Amino acid sequence: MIEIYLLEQLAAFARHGTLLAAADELHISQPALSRSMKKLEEQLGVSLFHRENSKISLNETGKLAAEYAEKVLAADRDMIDRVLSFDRQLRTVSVGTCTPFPMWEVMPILQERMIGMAITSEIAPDDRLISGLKSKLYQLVILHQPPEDKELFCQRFLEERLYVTLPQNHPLAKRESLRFADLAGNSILVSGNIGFWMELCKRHIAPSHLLVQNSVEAMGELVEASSLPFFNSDRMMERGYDHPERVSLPLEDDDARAVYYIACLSQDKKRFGSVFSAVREAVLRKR
Amino acid sequence: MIEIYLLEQLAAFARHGTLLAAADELHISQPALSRSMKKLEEQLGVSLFHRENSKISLNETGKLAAEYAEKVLAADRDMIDRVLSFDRQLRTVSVGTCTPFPMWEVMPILQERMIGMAITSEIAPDDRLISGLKSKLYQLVILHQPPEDKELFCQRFLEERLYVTLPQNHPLAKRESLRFADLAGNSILVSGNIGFWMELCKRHIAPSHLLVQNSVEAMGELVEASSLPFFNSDRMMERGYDHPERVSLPLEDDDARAVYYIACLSQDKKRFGSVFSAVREAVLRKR
DNA sequence: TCGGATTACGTGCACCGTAATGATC
DNA sequence: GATCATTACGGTGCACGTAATCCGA
Repeated sequence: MIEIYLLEQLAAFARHGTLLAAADELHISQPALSRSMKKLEEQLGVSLFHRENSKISLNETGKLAAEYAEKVLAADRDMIDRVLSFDRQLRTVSVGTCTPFPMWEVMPILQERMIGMAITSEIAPDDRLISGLKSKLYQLVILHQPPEDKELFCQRFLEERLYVTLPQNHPLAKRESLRFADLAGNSILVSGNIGFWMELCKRHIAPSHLLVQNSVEAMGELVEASSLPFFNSDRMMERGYDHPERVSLPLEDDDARAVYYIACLSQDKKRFGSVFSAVREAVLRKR
Repeated sequence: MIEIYLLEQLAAFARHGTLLAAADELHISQPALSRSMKKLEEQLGVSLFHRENSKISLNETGKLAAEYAEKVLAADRDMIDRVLSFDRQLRTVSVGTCTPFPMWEVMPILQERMIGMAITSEIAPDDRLISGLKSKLYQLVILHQPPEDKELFCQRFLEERLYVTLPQNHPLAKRESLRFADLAGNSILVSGNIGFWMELCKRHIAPSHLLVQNSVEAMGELVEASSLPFFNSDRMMERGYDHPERVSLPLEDDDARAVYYIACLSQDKKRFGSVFSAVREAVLRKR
């Protein structure tokens, strides 16, 4: 069998056309490369080069060999990539969530209970979360509908309620609470990347009045600089996104209230047992 | 990059399940293999084995690695195969011929003019010969029809005429010559592997009367032991397949006479120049 | 006690770099 | 003389084998 380092050297020579340039790239001396190419020919038992005094170049066989050398090298690199990524997957908990807030609660729990594991999270719609769980793209998902699938283990998590934050002098600021319908005709700011909430907002607010801000900085500046109302939530406000100089009113519509569920594959229930019990405690603390 | 010898060792371990058995197959010692597997894990930076005292086995990552190792090894072997076979092709003149006789003339010419080259020959129908020439399966072909293709260089070669050899007491033995029609009702022997002649014989002789002998020995024995007529040719007889105690009569039908043509790709004309001139001389000598 | 893995240790080969040589422009 | 390949020579790392050790059936 031909060793990889010989094929790497052949491939480098094929790219550069001279032993000197290839040796330079490979960080070895020309003599070393010259010997390697001889060795390669010897091991294959065929001639790969035209040699005329101080000029060397690939012959037809050599060109073919270089072509196939690339394939072997690609296979070798592919093996390394696949093994490394598989191994990393084993050391990673991937969490899919329908909206960011529950992740804020889950992240510290995972960091504490899944020691040594990397944790990644991603926002996606509920259906993508469930299919991702089954295809093992995610090991845990946070939904806003309890799944009916028997292959999944599911546990109720926290609740969240949508608010609207308004300047104190806004016509609606005197109210106790609001409904989406009350907002008609008002432009209103909303953060991008809020998962399923975005779909909900789009259902209730006309597109021309819904000012989506994908950058957190832009959102912050607009809130400060303008007197526009913006969407908020009880959980956001808990986390410091309250604005004492403004008025925050809860939305009374049913679908402005979400209950979150955390789920895994039934086969992983044991693995995440301590996570689920920590989640239960967190729910009790919030009451 | 991971070297091939490490992947071979991993693959051998994956096949055998113990270091001892794998080391045995690889003709190395267990310690050497044990160290190699450690080295492999170290180079990849991941764990590939469950180790419990005097028991070692692949973990999930290891199984995946072994699977991909096989692919790399296959790519490596494939490279060697392709290069070797390409190289051998460069050192081989493949001749395709429509029937064996012309090859007898061409073979000594090629052996003399294409020094150091291996020579292979194969019998095939004219259309396959021409497509084989274009696909470089053959470098030279011998046809019995001059091709009209401009990409081919073609030169007239020898002629051959079909004969029938009969016992002296055969009813037809008194004739000066024959036509296929005269043979009606007679069983007649014919060698297999005579290329296009076989198609011709089948056109003129009823299947039940055409006794095809694929083995040269069987043909020889049947000729000796029976008084059956058999197909022969002027060129065969020149070569010692004459039977002095029997009568050989030429067939007068037009298609019992063949003119051979030798052809190559136009781009190869120079390469085979000396072969074509030797062929011209051979034709002149035969007149 | 045996099968099987690992550790310890010494050795030789194979690959490497430096220097010199050869060859062409 | 500059560029580039090859030959010569000496050094060293590393993969190997042998021997010893460890561990479980």
